[in-house]
Amino acid sequence: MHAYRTHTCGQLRKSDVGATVRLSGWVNRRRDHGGLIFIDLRDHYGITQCVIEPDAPAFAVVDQLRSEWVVTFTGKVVHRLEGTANSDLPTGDVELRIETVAVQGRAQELPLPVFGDLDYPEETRLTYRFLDLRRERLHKNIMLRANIVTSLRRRMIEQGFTEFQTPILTASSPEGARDFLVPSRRYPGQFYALPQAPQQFKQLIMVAGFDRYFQIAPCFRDEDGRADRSPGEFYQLDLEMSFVTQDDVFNAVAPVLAGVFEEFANGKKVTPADQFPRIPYAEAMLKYGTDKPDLRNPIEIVDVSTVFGHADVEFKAFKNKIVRAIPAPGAGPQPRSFFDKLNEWARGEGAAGLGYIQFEDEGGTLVGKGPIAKFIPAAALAEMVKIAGVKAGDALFFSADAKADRAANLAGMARTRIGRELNLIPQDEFKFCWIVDFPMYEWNEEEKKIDFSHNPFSMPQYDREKFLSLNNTDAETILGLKAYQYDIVCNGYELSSGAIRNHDPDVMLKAFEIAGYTREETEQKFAGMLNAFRHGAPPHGGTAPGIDRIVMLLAGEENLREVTMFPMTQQAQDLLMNAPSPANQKQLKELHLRVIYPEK
RNA sequence: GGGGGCGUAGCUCAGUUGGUUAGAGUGACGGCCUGUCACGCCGUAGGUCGCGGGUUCGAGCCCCGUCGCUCCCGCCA
Repeated sequence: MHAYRTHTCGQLRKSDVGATVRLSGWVNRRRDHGGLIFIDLRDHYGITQCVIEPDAPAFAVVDQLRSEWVVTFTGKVVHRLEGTANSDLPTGDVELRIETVAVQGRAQELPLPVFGDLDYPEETRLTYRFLDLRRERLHKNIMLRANIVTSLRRRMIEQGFTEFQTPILTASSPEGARDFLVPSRRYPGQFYALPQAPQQFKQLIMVAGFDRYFQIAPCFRDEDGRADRSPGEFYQLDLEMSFVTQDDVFNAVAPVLAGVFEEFANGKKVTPADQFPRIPYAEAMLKYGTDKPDLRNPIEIVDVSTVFGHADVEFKAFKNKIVRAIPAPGAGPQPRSFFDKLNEWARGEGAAGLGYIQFEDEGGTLVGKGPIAKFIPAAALAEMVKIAGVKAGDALFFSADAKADRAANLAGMARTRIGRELNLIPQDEFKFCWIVDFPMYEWNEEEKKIDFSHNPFSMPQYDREKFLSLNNTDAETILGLKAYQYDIVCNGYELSSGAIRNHDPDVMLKAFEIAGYTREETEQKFAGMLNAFRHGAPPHGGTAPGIDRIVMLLAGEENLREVTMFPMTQQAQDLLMNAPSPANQKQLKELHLRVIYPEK
């Protein structure tokens, strides 16, 4: 007989009755009846009830077992007594009658109970992650993650992609997030950088002629955490394809994502792969006030600036402003506090407030109510009703600002909030869309210069010769340029970002020049890539869905830590392994480093 | 870097207007119990109320500072 087990704890059935078996696992729970002890033994596969009576030789040892001790039981599988079967357990028809016991590992009193599904403080959960991972919720999530990754790999390989590894120690690249640096021992004062993404490598793989690449790629960015953004590191399904148009990338990626969602969504509705709406960036900003709209929310924002511009509309606060209206279907009868709360929230966000009109039916005509309704004559009101598509019983909120992006932004946040408050967001759906036609550049107000608004490696949607002859006095043209740059969004989360790449060295130099990099700087920073592009580069493009967020959505979690095996805190510390930690003098010396602590 | 929330027994929490010895459940320990599966019953131990300072006759509670976790803003090509 095997030293530890003949079966797992999820395996025994009626058909095993009579067999002598051996099980190993953790003591999930013990029920001591004095004359009779039940032990629920748990392993990765399940739970089996084990039982012992006082006259058994092993009784004295079993009597001492406590929660989370690791033990091996040997004994006979028996039917449970009439009426004592447990239909909640797959093994619930039988139990193991303990004949011998071996203690493999004792456990101290637990800082975090494994049994039960209460919530515990993050600090405890992270410090004792190995205990938390034993618990059902996390154990299940991590297995889900593994299965999703396996499915993604299979789907990619079936589509003719090949998985390649790329370096972890590489060079820092300009733009983007703060890098993690690794000091070089052999080259004093020089540093490797951990890749923010294998962006340049995957493009080089295309130049090298491998045609279709993918990788479950670790990415490192020294940025602060959020619920949907781990500090430090995360994983992407990184992919790149040669000789493709934007449509080819869409047709390759959508089935993988829709497929994996259908496979793991547990019956929730998923947008079919060939039906992801394509929403231009500008339209998304107008209708949803964000470039990552939650399409489950039926509310669509409209622009009503012109209505408030009419001479007979005397609401001064909205004059000469961009005014966006957010319809709130059915919100009309809500109590005053509903509107006050939203207004308060908007002020908290730095806005002047969130004006509103409630619509009521008065003898067959639609009339506006509320603090600002009296400033709007009937004709203007009717115009607004038509634009916004509201009816009696609805309300309309207003977000106004001199700057369009700020008005859009607040409207977007209000849309989300109103949708939630009014319960307009169905919970049993995954709604995908493509956001396309991102601007190539944006104006950096702080530094008064033109910046890349997204990935600097994207191909501009513009005639090559005209692009090369642009100069910085054409600011308006430049800021109006779109790129072959696209995102995949699902339920309000940005799942993926990608582009058709710029594989033309002259266009690339020009693109960086517009963003303020001299040709020399670009030549130096991207020597490898530019050099490669000068030796026969295929047109190529790709994208990189975030694995962590995909798993989070499919697990129904709202925090990445729930789907990450060993996460860091929001302050980027690993409480289990104690990272980061100081380097010793010898290490520092080898690396030619001296630490200068910040002044307090 | 900034703003909000939280911090009381191993764990989850309660704790009134500032008022005597800070409570409950659970876990731990001991006793009883032969069919439980959140077993039950009895008992015992367990507290730097995150930490430091202040106000007060008196602080878990009020004030100031600080630390930790978290959510958000900044940041995230």
